Amino acid sequence: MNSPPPNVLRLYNSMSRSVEELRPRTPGAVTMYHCGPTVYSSPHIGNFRSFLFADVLRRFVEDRGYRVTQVMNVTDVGHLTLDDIEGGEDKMEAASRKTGLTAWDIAKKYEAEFHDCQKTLHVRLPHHMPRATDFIAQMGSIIDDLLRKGVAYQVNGNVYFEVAKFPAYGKLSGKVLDELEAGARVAVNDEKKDPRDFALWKVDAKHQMQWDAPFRGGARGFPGWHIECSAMSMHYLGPEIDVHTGGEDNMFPHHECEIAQTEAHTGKRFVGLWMHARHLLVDGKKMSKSLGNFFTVADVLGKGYSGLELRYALIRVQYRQSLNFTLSGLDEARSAIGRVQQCRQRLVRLRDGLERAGTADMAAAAAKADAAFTAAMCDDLNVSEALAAVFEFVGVCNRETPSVAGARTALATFARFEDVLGCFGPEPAADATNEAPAELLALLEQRKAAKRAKDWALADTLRDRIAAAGWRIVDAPTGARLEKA
RNA sequence: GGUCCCGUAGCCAAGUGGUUAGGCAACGGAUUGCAAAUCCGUCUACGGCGGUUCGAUUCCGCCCGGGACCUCCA
Repeated sequence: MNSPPPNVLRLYNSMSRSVEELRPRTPGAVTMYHCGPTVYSSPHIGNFRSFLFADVLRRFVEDRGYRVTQVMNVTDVGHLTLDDIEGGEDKMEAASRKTGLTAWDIAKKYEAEFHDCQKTLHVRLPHHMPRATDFIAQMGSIIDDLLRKGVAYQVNGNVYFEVAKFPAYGKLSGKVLDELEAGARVAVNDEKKDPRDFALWKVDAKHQMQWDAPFRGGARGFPGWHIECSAMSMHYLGPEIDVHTGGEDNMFPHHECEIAQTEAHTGKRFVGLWMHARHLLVDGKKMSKSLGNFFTVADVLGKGYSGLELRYALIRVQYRQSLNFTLSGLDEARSAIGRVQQCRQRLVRLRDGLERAGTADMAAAAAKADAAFTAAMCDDLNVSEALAAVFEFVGVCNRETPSVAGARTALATFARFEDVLGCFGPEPAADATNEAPAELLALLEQRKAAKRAKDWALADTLRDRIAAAGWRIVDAPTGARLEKA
């Protein structure tokens, strides 16, 4: 058995069910579309497992030298709930009813919250983040075309895609039409020719969000769930894109429907590589409000953890493995990040002449760490193994006394790891002492005096007071300095 | 019922037909006035039962346990 080359990016394609080399349609450039948030509630950590996976993918593809164009939609039209089929309301409408805000206000509010979370979690923003409601016209022209081609039909103003006209339906998810339990979880809809036909356009007078039909011969209503992604993807990236990602639950029916309507419309292969993130578990169970293990991003921040720590905890396991999220996992993340940053800070001190440099040029160790990191990430984004390479390098750096140039080399290596994973933070300052509040600096001086006088009790008291303020004293051979704890 | 994934040391989590992750925690030592940080060392595992093999945690079968999807869901 020959192993694949270590520096070729290989990703798991849900469509072929195998790991494939990334081969963009245009050499040197990669187009990516990500199914984004539905903005009717606060984003939770499960959502961000998926979005952070997309972010790490984008960062590593860029690291490999590709020019990436990334699109992530914002679904601000409500999705139908189960009982919607029988005349209930969708999620956006339900949120509206509960809060007294309009559906539009709800969407705006949670979209803003989503963007805040992206920032907090150090996400490199996608190039385009279009809203579904801004693409009604584009959805309309696709619906128009599908009606004209006879693969969609209209009943009482509702437009359905006729799945039977698209034989490849089910290929992505592996669902064989006959095996699907018709009506198992959805009330049978007599309008549909086939239970699996899905809505492209819906008519419901009770719905707050309404548009005049953007296609010929239609009635006032709102778009179905799937059509927005086809419209926005096509608008920004063309009829054929390289990579499309989403959570595992999107595979069926959402992506299956996207493929059907898009390919029926364009006659071309929609997506080269389908990628799906596994859902995370919380304390070993599926996250759900009824189990009390449901965390929004804000919940985690409210417990005193940083966005960086949450990011680390959410990306440290490869996207295709189920990740078990726990609060102690966040503590581990904090310690692990600290270990890396501590190491980087010493390197900065060596580089900047604040500590006596040694002779190690670090070149071989850095090259080895770089190669191991690259190989791990190329292997379908094996972040766990990539992190192992990072920490192995930390150990080497701590053991050696690098030269000034060696420190520079090592820092460049860490900068690259940070560029790809984004979970360690920026390069630390050599000495944060001067950034500390004046009163802490005064305490530090007092402690120095106490130590000179060998008044250990006073010295320890002062150290405790500084610690209580969130800083810690580092007694280095060159003198004491302050660091943020 | 159908389709699929997983079970690795105290915890999290890679990986492999025979040498060997990594992180966190714990313990011992070096260092330190005492700490913190750092270094050295200790703890060395692959759910169970069979099979294939010179050799299996790694391949095959069965069983047990956990989880996911089957039109709300990242």
